[in-house]
Amino acid sequence: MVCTADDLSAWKDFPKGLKVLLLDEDSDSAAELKSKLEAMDYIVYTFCNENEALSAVSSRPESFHVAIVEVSSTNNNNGCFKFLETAKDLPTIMTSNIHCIGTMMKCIALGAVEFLRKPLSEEKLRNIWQHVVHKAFNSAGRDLSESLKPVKESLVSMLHLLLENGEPKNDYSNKAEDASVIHENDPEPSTASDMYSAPSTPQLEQGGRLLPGGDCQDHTNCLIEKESCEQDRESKSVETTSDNSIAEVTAPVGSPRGPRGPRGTNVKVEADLVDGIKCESTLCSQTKNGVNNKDSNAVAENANTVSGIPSSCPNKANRKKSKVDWTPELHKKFVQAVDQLGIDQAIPSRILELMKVKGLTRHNVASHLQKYRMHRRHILPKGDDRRWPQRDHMQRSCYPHKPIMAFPPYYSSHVASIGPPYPMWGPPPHPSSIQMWGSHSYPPWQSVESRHWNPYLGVHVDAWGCPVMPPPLRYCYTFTQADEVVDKVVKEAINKPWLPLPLGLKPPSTDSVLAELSRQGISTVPPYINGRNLF
DNA sequence: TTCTGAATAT
DNA sequence: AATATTCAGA
Repeated sequence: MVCTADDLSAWKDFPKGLKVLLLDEDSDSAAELKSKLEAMDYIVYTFCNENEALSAVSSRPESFHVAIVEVSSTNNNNGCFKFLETAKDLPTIMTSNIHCIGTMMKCIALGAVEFLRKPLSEEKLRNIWQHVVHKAFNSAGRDLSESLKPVKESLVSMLHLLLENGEPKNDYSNKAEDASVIHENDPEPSTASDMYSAPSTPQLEQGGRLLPGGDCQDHTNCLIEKESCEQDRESKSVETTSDNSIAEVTAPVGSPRGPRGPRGTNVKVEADLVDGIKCESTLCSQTKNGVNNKDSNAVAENANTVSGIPSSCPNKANRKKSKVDWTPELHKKFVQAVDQLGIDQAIPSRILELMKVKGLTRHNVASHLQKYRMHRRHILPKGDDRRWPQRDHMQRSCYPHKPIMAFPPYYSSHVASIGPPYPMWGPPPHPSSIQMWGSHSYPPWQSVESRHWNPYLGVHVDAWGCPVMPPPLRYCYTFTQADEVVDKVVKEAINKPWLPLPLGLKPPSTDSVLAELSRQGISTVPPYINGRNLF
């Protein structure tokens, strides 16, 4: 029975179910070993001679994941060597009582993955699965035996799911995560290799924690994978990361490279591993979901909240780009980038560059930028449009045919000195920055006076930096004819046009406004100005 | 070719 | 509604 990727639930207790071919001419020894292995949930098939074993391997190669072959101290060793030479696709562990370096050497040279001296401790046996993993990840295409293909698929899925799960629960996941993190900044092959290296590395705890459950089929994908796989060059950091990962994986530390592991397969291995590892490198951030909001992790972790990483990660067929969750944190970075660039320089590629968010693509940014602009356009119907680059050379305008709100000329001097009111009369100087100040702070360059008049004062700000106005305040002025007071009232009328005019002030007549607008060369007038219908 | 922004799809 | 994807122009 082959363990397929769909049988992940059966792999809940990995390496439970891994099938071990045991070749031992000594039946007592074989029985003992078998019982030990079965106690660890391996499935053991025992053979007494190499011919039977080889026959089984050739007739149903999918039935064995790993072999343990006894090198007998009494009989000649030809049987085990023959097995080694023939069953090259099967990771084979040699075991023996004899302490002969020459024999060991020969076994390894013939492709044995390890030579274990008897007695075999539980620890040694427990971790023979690592050879399966190692083999699975270091063989590609036709070099990957039938039995290992599903194993590899499952393993890849498991790795993703493990990392996706968020909380490192054991050494295994910690290692995986560390390895992924290291990919980012450390070009030196290191921890990641451990995952694939021979069991001589410190043994890892195992158990039923590698899989969250069998419901992984519905997960969609890794955030980055499509980019990576399609050689989208936008996600440079990701690619770099992945490259490192590949380097680590394809250059396993201390793995025997005998006749079974020709270096020539590396290229193929790389191609084969790209997906999985890239997913992994994305995931490393996701495990920090909700804890670490720092820059480059933002997207990945956000993605985690949205889509999770699928078992189908390596299955190119099931790919679909997951959505970026533009959390306030991420949006803040976006806005900061836009601000830093200045509105007219804020184009996707530059924003992306400034945001320095791993996994975020130009497309993501472009899409968000589009929404951002739309939003602002909606909020700031006129003034701020000028801050966005206009494609004059293009027939279509970026802001086509929207009524441009006229700017009442007799307000302009006040406005200029006081600062543009908002939102009716113009844009805030840097509306996108607002959210960073929050509702209780001010842009540093803003004068005290303008702060006083600034409608942002005490205004709540939404995620887009759009003020959410409190209910209009009704100031109770003691109206006198004093110029100072008049001036103040006029200013307020200018700056808070949405408020009713104070007693004693009359709105300009429609005609006079239109006439003035016309005189200023402004012919397009919105139906509403200052809250009053002009028409 | 690549990038951008708008339009369209999901 | 939010985001991805597609498309056409530069």
